[in-house]
Amino acid sequence: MVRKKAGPKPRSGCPLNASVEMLGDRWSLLIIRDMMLQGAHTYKTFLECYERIATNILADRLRKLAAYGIITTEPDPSDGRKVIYLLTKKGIDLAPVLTEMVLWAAAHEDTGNQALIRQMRADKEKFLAGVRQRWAAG
Amino acid sequence: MVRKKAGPKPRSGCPLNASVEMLGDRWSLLIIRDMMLQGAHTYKTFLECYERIATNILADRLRKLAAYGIITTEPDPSDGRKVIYLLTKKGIDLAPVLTEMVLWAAAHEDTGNQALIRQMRADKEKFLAGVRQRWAAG
DNA sequence: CATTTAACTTGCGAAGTGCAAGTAAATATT
DNA sequence: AATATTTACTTGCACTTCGCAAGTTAAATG
Repeated sequence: MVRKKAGPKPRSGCPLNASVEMLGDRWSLLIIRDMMLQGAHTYKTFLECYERIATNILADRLRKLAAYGIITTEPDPSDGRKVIYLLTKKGIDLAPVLTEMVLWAAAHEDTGNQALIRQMRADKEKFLAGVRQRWAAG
Repeated sequence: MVRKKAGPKPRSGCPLNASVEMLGDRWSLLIIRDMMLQGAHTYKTFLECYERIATNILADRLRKLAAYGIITTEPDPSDGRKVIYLLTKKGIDLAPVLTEMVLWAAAHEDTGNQALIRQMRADKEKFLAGVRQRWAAG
């Protein structure tokens, strides 16, 4: 007896729907955060930064983020084993989203890195400019 | 043969980690969006608004959002069958996060409701004030 | 009193997640 | 040159969560 195949149906056009489709999971935003705040560029550094993401999940999320145009990959010219992951413009543009989420959590939960929080809160625009500049350089 | 129980480990203290724990799934932010933008208050309206969320998932997410203090529930005084769901202060404070996510998607994807997007972009603060005021009223 | 409505729960197959182990290719070491 | 190590993955499997259809319960409505 054949059952109808399960899976989410497209509901595009609704605001926020696209964002949640791309980022609405446990890891995607954390990977982007690592790139923005820790400057993580390689598979290995992603694994070390959170030390909890499973290798298969990380590979899957990196693939999906690349497919969505949020990151790109290129081979490391100085080490043929390495792949370098970079934020695209679309990825860099997530900085305000990240910032608001971090500030929201900081206001309502116990979070670490109070120095960063203070900096973000004190001058949101300056913080965003820093991220953009750091990534414009490559 | 007993295997160690699977499941995510706590990694608190990392910025964004708490946010992703509470909101990093397919539905939580959409439910909050419905409350903010459509003024959804009841189980039934949530089901109608997206018409795709499964009833068990909706019940689960509403429970979790309440546990996180993002929403509260109260019985409808005029109809004993109904439960009214309301945003708490913590929930209302998610408005800037929602706004940035919506604007990000609008800038990089095809999304509907361009009127809303324009309003959000033109005067972010005014839009946020509107949400806050609408919910302050109850 | 029977029906409808609202807010769920239950059951089950399918999809996703986490962990441990393995693999292939490039680099480093001896 | 042979061996070991590093990097970026893949594979297999148990367990969990998800999506859908079909109940269930309590309150309102006719």
